Amino acid sequence: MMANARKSRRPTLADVAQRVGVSAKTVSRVLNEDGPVSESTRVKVLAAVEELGFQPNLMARNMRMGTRDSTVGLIVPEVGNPFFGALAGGVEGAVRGHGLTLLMAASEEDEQQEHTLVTAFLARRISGLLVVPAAGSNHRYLRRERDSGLPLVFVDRPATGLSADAVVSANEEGARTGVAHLAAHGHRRIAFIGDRPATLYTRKMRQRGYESALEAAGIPYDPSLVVSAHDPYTAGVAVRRLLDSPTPPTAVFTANNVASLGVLPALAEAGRRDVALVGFDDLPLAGVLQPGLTVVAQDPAAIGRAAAEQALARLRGERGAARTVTVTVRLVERGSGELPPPKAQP
Amino acid sequence: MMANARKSRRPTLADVAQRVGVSAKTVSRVLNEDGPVSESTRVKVLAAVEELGFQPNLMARNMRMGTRDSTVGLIVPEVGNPFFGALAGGVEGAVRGHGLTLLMAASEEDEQQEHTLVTAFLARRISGLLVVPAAGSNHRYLRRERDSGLPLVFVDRPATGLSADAVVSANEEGARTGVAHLAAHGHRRIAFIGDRPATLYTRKMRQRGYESALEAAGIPYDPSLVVSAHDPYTAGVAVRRLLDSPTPPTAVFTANNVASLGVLPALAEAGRRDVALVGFDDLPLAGVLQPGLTVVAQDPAAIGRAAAEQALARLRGERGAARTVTVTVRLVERGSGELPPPKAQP
DNA sequence: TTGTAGGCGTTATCAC
DNA sequence: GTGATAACGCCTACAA
Repeated sequence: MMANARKSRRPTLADVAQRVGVSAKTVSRVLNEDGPVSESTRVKVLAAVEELGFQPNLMARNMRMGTRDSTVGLIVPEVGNPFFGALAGGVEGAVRGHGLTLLMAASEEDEQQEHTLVTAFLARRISGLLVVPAAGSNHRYLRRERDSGLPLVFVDRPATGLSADAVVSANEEGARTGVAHLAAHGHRRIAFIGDRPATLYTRKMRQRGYESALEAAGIPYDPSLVVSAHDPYTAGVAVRRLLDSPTPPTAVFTANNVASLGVLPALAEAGRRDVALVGFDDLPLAGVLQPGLTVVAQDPAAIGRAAAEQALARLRGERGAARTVTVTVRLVERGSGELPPPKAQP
Repeated sequence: MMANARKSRRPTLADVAQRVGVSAKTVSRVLNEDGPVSESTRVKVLAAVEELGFQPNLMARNMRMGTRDSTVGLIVPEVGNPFFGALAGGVEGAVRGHGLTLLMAASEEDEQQEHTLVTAFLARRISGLLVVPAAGSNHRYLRRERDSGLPLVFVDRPATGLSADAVVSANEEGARTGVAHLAAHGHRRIAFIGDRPATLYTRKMRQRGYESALEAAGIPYDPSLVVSAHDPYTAGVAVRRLLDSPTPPTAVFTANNVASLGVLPALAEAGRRDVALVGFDDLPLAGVLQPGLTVVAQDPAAIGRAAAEQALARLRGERGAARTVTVTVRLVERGSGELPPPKAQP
């Protein structure tokens, strides 16, 4: 009744060969269109391959040929996060045309887990490794890999303890632009709602941009206007507290989309249509809001693409010092960032 | 100057063994905590491993042990799409704890490419295969794989030409609920904006739900209210045309998030706050809109998780007939779906 | 045009 | 405790 396929192991080159009455090498030749093969055996071999459902074993092939596995590893903090998902899409698209496949895993922002994943990836002899470093992780241990020529690119955040290729957004410049935009519209009390932990690379860079925009506008830095949040809820709570303070901000700069997703509902519920807002990172319905959400838009797919291309370049044999590519961001004015402060000067 | 690491191939078990003055098998024993090893050699071996930067070659190991590659392949139409990204996140999370890694590629909704990717995945001897079928693809050719025990799960859309495990959303029921919701609020002209091609599984199921809700409400089916769109722009155009018609709808049901993303701006630009709207698929800022967007929310991460778990169960040896898991959806009322028709009956 | 020997890096087996 | 040998499935090198 039941097919006896269960027990039987998969057919190998030898099985096909035996079935046809030729040597394994001949089958190999047919399949790889290698040396010359008579048309008659070619046909018979292909028939047997079809009949037995033979599929070449890539692991054996790679091993024999000494080639690396045709995958590119990508480690991100969170696979489900839309930002990293779009980034992964950029990597996959860039890599697929080169016969490479994306191998992806989540570090959950845990340096230990990141290390474990990296090790597992190296064990499978991947062709390239892209890492969005977990907060606090150190990459000294990858020195040997980098030196041995493994394409190694850090994405969104640079490596720590190791000089290596990296692709990042124009974080500081973008934040500076966004905050300067608010200042240009007359705001002098501008809150900054950033990532937690505050030591996170992107958080630091964006805060630096915030501070430099304030300075350029001649606005004194007020630490009470700078808060941290790691999820929408705490961001919402934080912004309410700020608005309820004796000296509230008239504008808010959210340093990432998580913060924006918390601040927007908080403002809506509080009925505060008067507070100006610029967010780092674009969001799907940003243009449909009333007013539209002004953002400093990153291009996660472009970041992924750039990282993949850097890895491919190294794979091609390009040598030279570690290179950091900065992907531009752009200010998208939609209304929320152009609101004037309540008591505009006459 | 330059390290001579470039040329030297990676150290193997034999290299480590030679360095210590033991056999390869002993090193293997130490690393796998296999047979008994004296403490002194254990220490020496580990030191050599460290020093040489030895990393076991998984390909060789798998080959020798006859085990499959510790990866689970996932093929989606588009990696960058937030829906599939979240789905992939569910898969990755479910699979990671089992020592499996996610291998992901995009079919770009092309059956040919899907086939190519499947073949490539099978060649690397993956432990399980999850596929979101491209529109129009046929899966008869996977019959042998399924029979040989490879965990094979179709996700979001069922297989064609093959009876196999599948995980899908409650598409028909969800659409029926959403449309019934509009009908319950007094609407009798309800437009349906669905996927293109109209033969797509999810599109068909959702339209079926739409039609059955109409029937239950005693509303005649009007084909002029049913349109297709594959991107936000065409969806926006379609809805405008509908609203400008002599007998316009008073409510719209968007059968996927792409349609919602096109219809929402179109309504906003037209200043049509009176048109009721229910969308299939949730969106990040849906609750911040004025009015909030009422949706039939899918749970893509849960779909991915369920698919991965089904594959893991098969991997554990669970036999039995193909099984289809339906993941529930839920209606989230936020305002847009509760708007009454303009001329409400007294 | 086709076949044989050997080895890629690892582990199972069985001996010492 | 430890080691020699063979084998996993494939391809390179060389021979026939």
